[in-house]
Amino acid sequence: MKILVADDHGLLRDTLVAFVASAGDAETHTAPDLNGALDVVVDHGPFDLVLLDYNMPGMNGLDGLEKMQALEGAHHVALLSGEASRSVAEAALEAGAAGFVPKTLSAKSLVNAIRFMVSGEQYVPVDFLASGTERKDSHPLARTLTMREMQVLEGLTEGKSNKEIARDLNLSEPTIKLHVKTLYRKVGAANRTQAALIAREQGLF
Amino acid sequence: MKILVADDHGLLRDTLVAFVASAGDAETHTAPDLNGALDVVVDHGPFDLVLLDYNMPGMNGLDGLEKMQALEGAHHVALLSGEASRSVAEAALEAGAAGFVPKTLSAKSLVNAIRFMVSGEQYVPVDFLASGTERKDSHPLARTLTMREMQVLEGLTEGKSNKEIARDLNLSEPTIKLHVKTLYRKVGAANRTQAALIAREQGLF
DNA sequence: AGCGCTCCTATCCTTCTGGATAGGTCATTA
DNA sequence: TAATGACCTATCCAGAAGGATAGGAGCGCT
Repeated sequence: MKILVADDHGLLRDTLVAFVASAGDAETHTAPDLNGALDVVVDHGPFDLVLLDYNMPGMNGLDGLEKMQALEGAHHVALLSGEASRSVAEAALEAGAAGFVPKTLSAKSLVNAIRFMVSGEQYVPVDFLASGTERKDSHPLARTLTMREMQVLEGLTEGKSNKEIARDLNLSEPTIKLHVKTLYRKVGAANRTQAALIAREQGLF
Repeated sequence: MKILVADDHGLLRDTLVAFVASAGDAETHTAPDLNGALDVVVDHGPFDLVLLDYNMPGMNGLDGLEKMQALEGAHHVALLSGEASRSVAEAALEAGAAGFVPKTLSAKSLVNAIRFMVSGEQYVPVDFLASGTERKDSHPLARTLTMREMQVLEGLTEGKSNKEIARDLNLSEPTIKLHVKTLYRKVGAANRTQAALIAREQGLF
């Protein structure tokens, strides 16, 4: 079994490799970014499984996934991600990814997932599908916000004015201002710029 | 040597513990969030070193660091972070953190850093301090901005008002407004929120 | 029915933003 | 010396943002 772990966090890379190695008969390679990963596959391939960090230099969303899949030496390609975004996971699986692995997973479960994916199955953690209706439930910040407030916050993270957000959501401007205000209290922001930055830092949108 | 690793990414937690355990004589505990970490320290303390993930539920910026430092059982508290933000690192160290550990660090370096911090030193990766002054010269966006505009832009990325920025830089508010306006033209922003988001996306500050 | 919650709308008012314009210093350079 | 460019200050003004407050519709729960 030959797998490649590509992640810009050396800490995760090194420890993960050590763990996988101690857990079974795997030959493991690593890379710190997408280009490095592509090179490794070309030079040392083929690999049974390639794990790509979603937030790694060069990835550019799902572009990186597709580039890797285009190579001969990558039999199965899965995504690894820090924040559990349901929409990204769905898009990845639809694009033919072997799986979507949130970093909140335990190391033991990951080893099982790796075996699963190497044998050709598609892996998604169960509590991911179960949350079906609300993809953002998993997020600490998102839990305290109502649906409308989330929609307004999304507008803020795009640098829109209250008027623009009102138009987008088919609401009146005063309504948006209300949501904006209550939303500030909940996330601890003093103005719209801080709210947008906080949302981005938390990995929302 | 007794250390606590608090991170919401089970994957990192598990593998890191396994690695540290295999590398030396450390007793390691873990927690998935800040409250869990506080409980562990109270119940199983004291710890020689506590590693807190900056983007973990309950952290709320540096509040979590201070809460942990307030406990008797946490001798040294360090921050662990995925994105290497210089300003956060500085603020953390100023608040008395034992260190700032980016996840891009290698596992081997981390083990060394842990020993270093346990013996009472403050740890920061070297390429972190060096990058401060020069990093911004090389940046595409930064080249077109004057020094003042950069300082003002930095204020924007912290969600400050013009008045606050003026106070920080010992300038008058109208002057800030001028820089803000010209800065919008240069980076292609329609308002301060967009300017802040663009700067962050470009990796500035 | 009554209660509590979320959501939508509205008005009043103060402060902040953003744009336009104008005039000043200072250092560098032709 | 004159010109240029970066930087600081200022005033005017329209519009946006933000806070306070209040009322009403819809929904689930007791």
